Amino acid sequence: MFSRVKEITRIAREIIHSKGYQATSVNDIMAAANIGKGQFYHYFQSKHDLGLAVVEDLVKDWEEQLITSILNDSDDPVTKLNRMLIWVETIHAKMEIKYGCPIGNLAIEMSAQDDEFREKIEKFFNQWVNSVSVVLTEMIKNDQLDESIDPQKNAESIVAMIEGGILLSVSQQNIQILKDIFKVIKQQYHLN
Amino acid sequence: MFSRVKEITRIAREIIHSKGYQATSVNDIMAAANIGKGQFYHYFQSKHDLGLAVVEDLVKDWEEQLITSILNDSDDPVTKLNRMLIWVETIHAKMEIKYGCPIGNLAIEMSAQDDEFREKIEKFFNQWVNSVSVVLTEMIKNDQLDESIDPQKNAESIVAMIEGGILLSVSQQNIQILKDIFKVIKQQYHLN
Amino acid sequence: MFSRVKEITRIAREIIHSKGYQATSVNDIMAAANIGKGQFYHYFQSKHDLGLAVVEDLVKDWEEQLITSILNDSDDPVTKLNRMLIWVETIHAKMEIKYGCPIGNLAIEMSAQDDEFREKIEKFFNQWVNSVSVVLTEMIKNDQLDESIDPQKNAESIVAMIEGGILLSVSQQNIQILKDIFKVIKQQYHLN
Amino acid sequence: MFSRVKEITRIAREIIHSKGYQATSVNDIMAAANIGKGQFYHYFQSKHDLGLAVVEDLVKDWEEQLITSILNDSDDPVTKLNRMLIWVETIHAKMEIKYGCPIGNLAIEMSAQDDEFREKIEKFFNQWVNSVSVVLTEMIKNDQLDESIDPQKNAESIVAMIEGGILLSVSQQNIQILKDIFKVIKQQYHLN
DNA sequence: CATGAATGAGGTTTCATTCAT
DNA sequence: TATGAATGAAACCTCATTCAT
Repeated sequence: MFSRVKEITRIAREIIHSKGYQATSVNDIMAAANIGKGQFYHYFQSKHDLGLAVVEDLVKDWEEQLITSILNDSDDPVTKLNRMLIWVETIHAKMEIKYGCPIGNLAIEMSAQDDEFREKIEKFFNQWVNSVSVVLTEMIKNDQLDESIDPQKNAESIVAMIEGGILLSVSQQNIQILKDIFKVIKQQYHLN
Repeated sequence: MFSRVKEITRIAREIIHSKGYQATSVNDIMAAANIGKGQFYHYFQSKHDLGLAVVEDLVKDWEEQLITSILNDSDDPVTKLNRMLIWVETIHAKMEIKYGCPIGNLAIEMSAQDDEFREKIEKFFNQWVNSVSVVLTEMIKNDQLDESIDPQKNAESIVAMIEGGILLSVSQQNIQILKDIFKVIKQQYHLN
Repeated sequence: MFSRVKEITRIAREIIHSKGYQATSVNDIMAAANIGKGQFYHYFQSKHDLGLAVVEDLVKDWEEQLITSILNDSDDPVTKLNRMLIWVETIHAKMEIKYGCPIGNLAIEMSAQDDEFREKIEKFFNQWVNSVSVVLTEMIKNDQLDESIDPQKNAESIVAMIEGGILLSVSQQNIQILKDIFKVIKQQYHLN
Repeated sequence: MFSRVKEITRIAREIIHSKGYQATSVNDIMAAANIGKGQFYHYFQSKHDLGLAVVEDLVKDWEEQLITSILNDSDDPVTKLNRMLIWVETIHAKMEIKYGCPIGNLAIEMSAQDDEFREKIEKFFNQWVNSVSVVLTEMIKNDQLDESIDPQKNAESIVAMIEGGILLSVSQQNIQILKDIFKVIKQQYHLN
């Protein structure tokens, strides 16, 4: 089913999510994937190469799951935003918020160190913000939201609240704060 | 004058801010502080020890600058929130948003790996949230804010928006997105 | 041919014998074996790991040479004890008694510090004592030794005399004292 | 009462006994003696210097306690050898045989590495052997021992049995084996 | 495709000793 | 006498990567 490259990328994705990119060693990945040195360097040119593959894989998945399947769907905009919040909460509830947002973490760890990582991450966040912005615009058209609201800036705020909420939840190792913030989002944007 | 320990802590604070804790080597600090190996371990028991000292120093400073001097001040609540936003923006404008929030970064890098780091960081965020919560309560009392607003949850949201906004700005290496978010905060909480 | 692991173990065995375990650095072994840092840690998980491998190798060799080939042989018991003394003397004469007993040294250096070392060493000495005890029992059966002799306690004494004799010889850097003690053993147990 | 030098020497003596000379750091001693770097190097030229002081202190004590007060005493020779065995057993029973013979340990650790240590240790063992030899000669004169016994060689054997017995007891962390050996000594030399 | 031996720079830490005060 | 800052070599170990088979 999966190619070997995909398989290794997936395994690396989990480890990098839990330990960070720099703290993850090629050995960690080899051990988890049950492959030897030669194998690894056969499939990937370098650790950096693998790191980028992980980000791409992550971004591709989330584009499908979040952008395409939820935000760009033909649902009612309110439904779409609610589905987005549920999707985020489900992900983090599953792993008990312990390790935070896989992409947000890499954004912080790598943005200042490596432009290739940064650009891929930036692209994802841009898509996310833009899709939310479109949804907000729909809401305004539908009179579900006041037209004084700037869709772009408010989309940025919503994404920021989610990422910041995850950060705060991680620092408390408790998902409650993220749930609180979702309530505020729902109130502010009339999602109930 | 600074003590030598304080001096090294300050130097390490900058390096850790720009590279992260794990990617910062004791050698980096030695070189920047112009001290030898032995000297470093004369002042600090371990790199971990230094890391904690850096977090403490950071937290102490920000408690003074943000919590005590701004949020717990006797100013009008609207003024206080505005001063908070200016304070945040000034910090990040100075370093061109390149490296993100020194405490938020450590929250993400260290929370899942080390409880000692996590607790110190959690404590700071709790204070920040609580102080904002008190300010929002004042605003409600003053009829500057609708009483349907839950001060605690909205305080969490505001801090999350700031931290998330910094994250997004870092991923774009551009402070504009943080400024956009500040505009939304001002609109939502009537700070103009 | 030796495997590389075996080869390094042998080299380390000599160095550890002459300097002791703690005073032997991984660098010493690397230099003697002509390998790099990484290579050493490719073959051994840690210096401790290598130390245990050295003890095992040593014990295995001596079990074969002393326990199996000499003491558990089908010779006359007197012949076996004499062969044992010759075997011990030969080993120490070869290296001019300079460094003492490789196992006795580690017993003293490591027993109180590390249970893994201690247990392997204890097991060897137990086997040695037990084999000598069996030989003494044979002698009693053959009327070569008075039946008032307790085989176990006298076996312990004989091994103690040998190890203690090596210790005294080392402290004088002169094998004569060990030879003197062997004469006493021969007289006490009628080995002439 | 004690001079400072003596006090530090005593503290170091205990630590070196339990960890060995090489594994004992100057810091360990400073910490245990509650003194600073400067203090230490005021009283001792180097760690080596302290090590020699420890051996001297040890040897001086044991010369008094064992050689002078017991073996060179005017008691009956049988009594003197019995008192010697009791003295040895008492010392090791007190510390549950854990760390072995302070002098025997140093003999093994240092003899091949450092002639200054070696000579001091050799001198002590020589005195011990010679004193026992004199006692055995007395016994022969008193017809308490057969005149075919060579006093010098048998004295060496007795000391070897004691040191070797301690070694075996340490490797089992159990003093029983030393007690067994004492029974054999008593039987062989008619000390009951 | 695959193995794992080899490399060497660099990681954190400890050490004995010296020096300025 | 006494303090503790400073030094730098060397300790154990990990790492990403390359190479021979």
